[in-house]
Amino acid sequence: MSEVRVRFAPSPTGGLHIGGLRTVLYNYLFAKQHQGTFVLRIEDTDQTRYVEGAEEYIHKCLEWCGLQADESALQGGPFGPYRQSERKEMYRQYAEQLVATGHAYYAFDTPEELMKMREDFKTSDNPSPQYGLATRNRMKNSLSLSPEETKHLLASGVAHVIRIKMGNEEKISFNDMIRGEVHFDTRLVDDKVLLKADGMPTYHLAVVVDDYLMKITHAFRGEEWLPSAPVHLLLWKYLGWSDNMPRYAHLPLILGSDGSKLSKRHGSKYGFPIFAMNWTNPKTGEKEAGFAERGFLPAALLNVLALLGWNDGTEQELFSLDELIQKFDLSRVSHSGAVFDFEKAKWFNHQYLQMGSAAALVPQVKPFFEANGIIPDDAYLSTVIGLIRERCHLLPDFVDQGHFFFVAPMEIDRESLLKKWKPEHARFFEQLATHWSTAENNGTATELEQNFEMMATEQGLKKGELMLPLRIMLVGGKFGPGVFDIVQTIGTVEAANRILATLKGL
RNA sequence: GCGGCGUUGGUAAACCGGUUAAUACGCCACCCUUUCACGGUGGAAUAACGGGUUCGAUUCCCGUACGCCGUACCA
Repeated sequence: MSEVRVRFAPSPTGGLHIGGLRTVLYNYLFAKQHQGTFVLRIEDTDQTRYVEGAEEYIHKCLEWCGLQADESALQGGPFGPYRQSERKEMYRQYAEQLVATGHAYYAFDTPEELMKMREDFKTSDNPSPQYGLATRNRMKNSLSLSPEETKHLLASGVAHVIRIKMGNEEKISFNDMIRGEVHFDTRLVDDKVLLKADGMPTYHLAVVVDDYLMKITHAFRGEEWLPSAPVHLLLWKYLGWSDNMPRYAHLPLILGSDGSKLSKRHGSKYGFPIFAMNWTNPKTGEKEAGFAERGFLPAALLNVLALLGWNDGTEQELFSLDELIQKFDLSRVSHSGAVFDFEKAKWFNHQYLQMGSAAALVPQVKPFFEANGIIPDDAYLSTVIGLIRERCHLLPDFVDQGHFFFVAPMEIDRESLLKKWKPEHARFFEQLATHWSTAENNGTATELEQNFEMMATEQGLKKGELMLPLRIMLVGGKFGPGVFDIVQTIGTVEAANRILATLKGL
């Protein structure tokens, strides 16, 4: 029995979206469940698409949500390097080996010639002709050229690629861990480029070689890879590594509200973030919003993602990471794509905001106050959090719901106040303010409330008709926790000041 | 076009041949609360279509339709 080894293999071309994050999660859960190893491999074989900072960004995201890799370019490991660009020299020999065994060939076609071929062979019946069984003999490659010509071209250093020669085995199949048996007709698959003219491997070669060299036992990837699975299957076979081939699991896609695959580009079109963390494209300067900055707790986001495509068959919806590790089961992963529901995600975050102590939330909440120019005291913030957490869904909600605990409201809802206002209220509130302006009169919420009610009765007023005006004077509007909890928290002196200030402006 | 994969309320989904087809989010109403929330109760809302197989299909099989993904010297 061999050790379980899985890998997440992103290309550093942009932000990490929630589809990728979920792939990370499933990898992680599976690895931990089997006491295995989670490898992070950077697939940066396309030098033209390299984006500055993207790799660091990916690490930052994994760190934020606590899904650290066991082996990666950052921390190293026994199977490094973990960046494909640094493994460049390893790939050529395998490509050459495939040529030598007749499973691949050199192709000298220029990009222009390829374009011309696609143009020439294009028909309404076949809008995208392939470089493959039907066309390879009419192209410029070591199959159509004489050995001498090929040798000559190679010797003269003409740019060339190596392509896989798809076989005639017709049917090929494999057992996907999620979908079961999947069949392909190899004659319908094109001769994919394995080694590019710049000497870099394409994804197809690199993924197979590296999965082999890194002893990957289970390969999880998005469903968009299913159509190229036959190429990979054949590569494993042609390279003579069939016995070591990992088990594949093609994950269902996460869809946008329009039902199509989440695009790295149009993040903003959904009206909610699709990236784990804020991402700015260094080339274009375009900014994309992230879940972290939007105010999600990592545990909540992970929970959402875990359930998008998987459930344990019970009605349980809230799972800790440890529980997920224990209960995650690939055979219960659904086969169809799932639309991401931001409202439901907010609900999950709300649930997580209610868990644990208020004090534990302080480090999460504090930065959002600071961003609004409020530097809160930890202990005070903690009691505020306890008072308002149940009406918060996202972290910034704490500022909306709690700013008045720190600063007097800039504006008050006069309309609502006046609606409940009677001339005799003024005298009452003046008296109340005088009473409260002494710190000694502070007390618990219940004490304050009893006292308040007494004063009201003395003046022939009902407590009820005074509550809303008082609230509005203290917080500025019709929202917030119990009025006397607020008074107790901000103190009677501050409350008195706010009453007086409002009275003055009435 | 071809290939692959899908199709249970608006969304996520349970059920793996026999159910009044769960549940959660969202939505609506009511209760609680002289605020806003939380909570509680109730409600509207679903098996794409057509054939089989079967005593019996949402469940199994085959078509059709629709959707998505792929069809690059991108991953």
